[in-house]
Amino acid sequence: MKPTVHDIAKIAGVSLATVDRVLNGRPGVRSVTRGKVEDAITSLGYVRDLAAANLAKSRTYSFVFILPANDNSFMIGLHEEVRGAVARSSSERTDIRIVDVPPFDPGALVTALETVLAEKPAGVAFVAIDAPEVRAAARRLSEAGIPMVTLVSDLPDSSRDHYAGIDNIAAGRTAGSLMGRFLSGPLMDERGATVAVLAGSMLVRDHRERLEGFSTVIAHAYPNVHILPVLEGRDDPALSEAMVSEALRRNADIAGIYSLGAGNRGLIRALQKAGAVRRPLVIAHELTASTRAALADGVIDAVLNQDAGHEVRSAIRVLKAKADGLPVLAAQERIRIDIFLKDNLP
Amino acid sequence: MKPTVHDIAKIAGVSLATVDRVLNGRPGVRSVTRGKVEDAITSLGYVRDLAAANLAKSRTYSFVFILPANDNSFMIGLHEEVRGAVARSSSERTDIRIVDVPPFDPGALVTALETVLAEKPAGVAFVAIDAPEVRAAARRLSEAGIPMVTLVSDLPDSSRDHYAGIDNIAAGRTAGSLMGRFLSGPLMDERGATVAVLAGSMLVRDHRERLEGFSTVIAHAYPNVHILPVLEGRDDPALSEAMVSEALRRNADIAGIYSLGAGNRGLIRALQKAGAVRRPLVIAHELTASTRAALADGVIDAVLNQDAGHEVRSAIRVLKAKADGLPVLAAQERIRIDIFLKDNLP
DNA sequence: GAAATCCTGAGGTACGTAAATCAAAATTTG
DNA sequence: CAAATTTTGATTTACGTACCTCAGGATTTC
Repeated sequence: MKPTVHDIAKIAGVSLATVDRVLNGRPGVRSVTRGKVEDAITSLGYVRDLAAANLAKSRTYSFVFILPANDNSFMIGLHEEVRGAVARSSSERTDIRIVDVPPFDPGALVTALETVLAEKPAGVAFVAIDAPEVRAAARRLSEAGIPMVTLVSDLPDSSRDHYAGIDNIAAGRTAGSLMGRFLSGPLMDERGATVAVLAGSMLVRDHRERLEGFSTVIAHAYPNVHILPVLEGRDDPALSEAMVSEALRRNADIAGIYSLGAGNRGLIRALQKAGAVRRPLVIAHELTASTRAALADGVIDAVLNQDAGHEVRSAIRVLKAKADGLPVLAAQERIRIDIFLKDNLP
Repeated sequence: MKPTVHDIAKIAGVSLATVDRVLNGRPGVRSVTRGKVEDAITSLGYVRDLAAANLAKSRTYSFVFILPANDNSFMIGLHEEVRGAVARSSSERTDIRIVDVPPFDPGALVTALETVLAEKPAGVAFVAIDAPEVRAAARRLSEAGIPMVTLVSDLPDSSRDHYAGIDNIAAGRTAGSLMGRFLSGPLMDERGATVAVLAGSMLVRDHRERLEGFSTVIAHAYPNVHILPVLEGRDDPALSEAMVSEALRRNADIAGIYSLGAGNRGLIRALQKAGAVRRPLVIAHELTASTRAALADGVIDAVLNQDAGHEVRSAIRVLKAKADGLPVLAAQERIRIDIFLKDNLP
């Protein structure tokens, strides 16, 4: 039988009230008495029954998710997953609120964080923008004792408690490795191959990191693959399409394209317009309706994906654990880089 | 505020006892009254507070995991993960027991299932062997109302409630696709390429399915890749090593090896002995200490992996949900095929 | 040594549900 | 219509913890 507070009281020879005072750090206990109680706790191996405690407190974890109001499929999917969590929240003793902020806007994010700080929620998850003022705002939240998880995009070396997202350098390396291997052979002659990279913006950390990983692997392992200057399509379909079309026109020898941002709709349109004759090898990020279709059709060769649902659920689990001062199961919370070929589409 | 049983009683104009009778399907309620209560329940959108209910019942979910006493790294890892779950079980209101059975032995598995049936646990997870007698035993458990999850290896078209494992046909297809793509080029001349397949046993369903997926993709998409007759190493290091060494000796032109079973230690030794001159492209299953090292060293090119920890945790979540008659979040419980290159090793 | 402060015990209520008892009311049966 | 039966209400206890009050004992302070 699991030990309860009553057992502690009996063993320590004190009253229930005193046990309660010790357990919940309330004042009014002499250190000798506190010692007796603590000994009883450890000797019994007592662990507080969280479910009962939460019931008694009639506690609900109030979490805030700050999400950029981006209109690409991935962010829309992320929103959806958070809304799904909101729907399930009543049965999970959570009360999740979504705060939308304009994308790529550090100032707006800081304002949102400040507003959230005033409400003192039980935890905050946000898609970070790597800027000093954001870091400072995060520190203020941390000092206020509010657990904090970065989502999708990290804020390294900051006061955040956890990052629920993929390792973007590893993702870039993986893309580079796949690109190098897939290109070696039919698409590459003795002079090497040319690869184009389509990004959203080099101001965003994840994009920078992916490019960094990609370039490193290509430079070291596939030296005869040549990377063209990065196309920054700002994750905008029309702009991305124009840039890719233009690049394909100007460089007849493009053998591969790495799309590391969210501009895939434009990319796919450009590729379709270019026709079947010019079929470069394409590696993209994020499995959405359009990339999935393109993968099935053979327009895209591989998709690296992060599962937004997993990220959201992981963020919630971690925030709960942090709010309760519990340890986090690292292996469970590591967000993996999914590699999809058309053969393992779920 | 979330509605409680008291609210239902008030709205329906009945007593708490009657609400309890309706909620828990106890007898002694006229259908008119039952109707009033049910109306109140739906109109209030009442959902039973599981935590409170479990507290009141002082309920613990008793689960049994039946695992083969196999000595390969994957099964050892699986055992470890279940033991980890056992360690956490007290705080999760679960009481997990592990039953070891001899591997590849349908009779022993059936006996174990029968024994478990007698104890009437709240749920059972087991690594299935695809045999009629196992199917029959599973049916008896199902008829006794015991939730059942197959782990790692499935028992399709049976009475099991859920399968916590990967789609092995898709895994085989993915391996085939990677093999075909990686081979096309430097390792393949106009006459095509030869590929060897190392399996544990063709009697095991997962191995059959992986081979099926692999062969299908190779046949359709890479017709000039030729697959040698399957080597059945029975997941035994020494035997696997001997078979691979022998195959490499006899077929000087082996360009690729697909290891779809658990005989990787032997495979790696054979490859190391063959030396750096003969470096076939190698794709293996399950990320273990040895495959991880081989991947880092470039002896293995890609590893397909199923995360045992995820499988165990998923099985427990599903068993809990089934025991409570709750729906399962399919997206959360889908076990994914991880693809590891040396660039995305965790 | 009295007054003030600090510690501790005893007891209760609450959280939302389960489960039981017993009496009263309603309904059916003969 | 009375007796037997079924249905319902009222009330209680329990699960394990949190949190509150109040009284009285133990210490400290002046």
